Amino acid sequence: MSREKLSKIVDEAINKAAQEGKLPPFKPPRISLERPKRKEHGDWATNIAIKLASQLKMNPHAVAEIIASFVDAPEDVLSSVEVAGQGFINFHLAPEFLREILFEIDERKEKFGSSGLGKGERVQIEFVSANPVGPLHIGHGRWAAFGDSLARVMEHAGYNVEREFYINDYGTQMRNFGESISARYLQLLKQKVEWPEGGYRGNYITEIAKRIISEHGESFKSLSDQERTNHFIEMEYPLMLESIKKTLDRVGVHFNAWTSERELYRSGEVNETLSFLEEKEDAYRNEGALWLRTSRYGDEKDRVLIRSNGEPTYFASDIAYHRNKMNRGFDRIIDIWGADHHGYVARMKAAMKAMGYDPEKLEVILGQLVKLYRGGEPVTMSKRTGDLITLDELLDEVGTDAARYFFLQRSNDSPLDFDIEFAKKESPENPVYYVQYAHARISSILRHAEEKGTDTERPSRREVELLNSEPEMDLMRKLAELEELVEFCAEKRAPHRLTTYAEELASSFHVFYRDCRVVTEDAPLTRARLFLVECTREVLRIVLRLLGVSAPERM
RNA sequence: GCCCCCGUAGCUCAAAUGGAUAGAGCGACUGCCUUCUAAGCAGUAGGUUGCAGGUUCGAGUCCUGCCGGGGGUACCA
Repeated sequence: MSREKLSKIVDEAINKAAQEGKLPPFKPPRISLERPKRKEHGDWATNIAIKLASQLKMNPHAVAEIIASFVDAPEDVLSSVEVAGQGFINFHLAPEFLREILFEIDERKEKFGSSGLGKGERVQIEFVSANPVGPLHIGHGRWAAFGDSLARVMEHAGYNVEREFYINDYGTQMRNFGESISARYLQLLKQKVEWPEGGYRGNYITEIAKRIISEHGESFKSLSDQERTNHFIEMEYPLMLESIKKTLDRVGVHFNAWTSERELYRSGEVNETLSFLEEKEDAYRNEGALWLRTSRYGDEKDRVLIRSNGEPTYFASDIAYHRNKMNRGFDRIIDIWGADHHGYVARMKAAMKAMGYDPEKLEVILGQLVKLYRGGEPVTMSKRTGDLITLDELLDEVGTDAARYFFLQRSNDSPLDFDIEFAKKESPENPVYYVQYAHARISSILRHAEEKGTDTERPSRREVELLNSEPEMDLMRKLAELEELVEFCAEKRAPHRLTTYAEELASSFHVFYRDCRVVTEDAPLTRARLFLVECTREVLRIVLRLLGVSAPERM
């Protein structure tokens, strides 16, 4: 029973009651249905009677009784309709109806829970987008996990999703990168150098410099600083990008498209964009710089596009980038940024308007930052300190499954405290194992059945009726929630809710496992329970897949 | 100063257009393995949802003010 169908039934009940004069005339209200927290309140509940009562100046309980008496649904769908509390109407689904979910799962397999909500809308999600000037750190890991799971859940909800990584391979950070390598290179060759302003002090820079010396010796020493820096940038950033890709591979994140900032310059798109803005007089010169009139479009002040020294800002190429994305025909583009870019949102939306695009098509999801601790002591994530905890190191310590699950447990606008020691120590207790264990247990049951040569025929509908105990019904109810959950996670951009569901489903299974032996001498019951268990495994697999976590056969 | 996010059990966090008795995990304590995996199950303890008002039949959720933490407020990215 979907929310939609049930709300139609309630709507009909209200109209019929009104037609027969049991309710005075009223303005038709919006019917809301919710999943009650408490089991005894049924599978669905509506507060419509309470809402109507104040309009009708009637007792809510009485209104509820009238509406409930007009609810017309087959008994094998709704087993009971009750009035409770201050006037809630509670609906209990019939066991026959709940059992149908098993046949649906069996038929749709890995597509179960998917829906047409997204209507094939083309959505692009851009995330991680790290500067290729150093290894990915823990914060990137959080956005990689979040962005990828959001993409997966939106795909399951019927959106056509593309994942994109924007490579910031142009400008200040790249120069800092090259200058840092150059400085380390000269230092290793015993030359005194002034440390570059904004240089990266991370150990990986020293490693790169050492490798350059071992491969090329002192051959770059004689170059001018400028030449050497440029040379090192060109040599090293592609390698850094490769290593970033490898790390993303380890967390199971695969991008469909990689767009390069320098390519936007090379192709002339940045210039085209700026000319376009100048022509429509949204850009103007002042104090030697080129400004965008963002204040005209809702930003608090105007922003610089080209500095007085002639260099474009990051903002300039970012506008060109968003124009590029919009021209690729997406219905919606989602940018996932760290919360430290919050001040940038109004600016980018203003730029969208200036470019003539609907700013509503750009959705920015801000993620609170990850704070890193080691044994209770804060660890800075600055690339400059050299005390850098990389995503690779984290993956080495806690594993991919635990890392992804951990990152996804919290809502994106809640800051994440990540204690390395704690994650390491507690990893065997991590809820991810609880969920995976349910999957492994099911696999074990199925192996056991196979070894015993048990008949694994699909049960008939009559045999499935043997599934009628409390734990069995609860488990089926949980299975039936998946589609609704997927739609919720997709619409609210809240993949973290998948983890809660996964744990609830695992819990329902573990309870079932304790109370109901699957493989027994009773052939029909065994067939029915094996069916239930296989369906549960299918749904666990789907959820784990959406989370990007593996579903082990054994643990 | 102004803008955004957060404040829920000892700890880390959930909680659907505002709903009925605010939930998990970890940690603590008590039981349960001759039977498909005990990485499990059942139970106990733990709360004035930061504070004060307001709206509502009804507030963790919405509004106002305050307190505390974080972030932003660049011709950085």
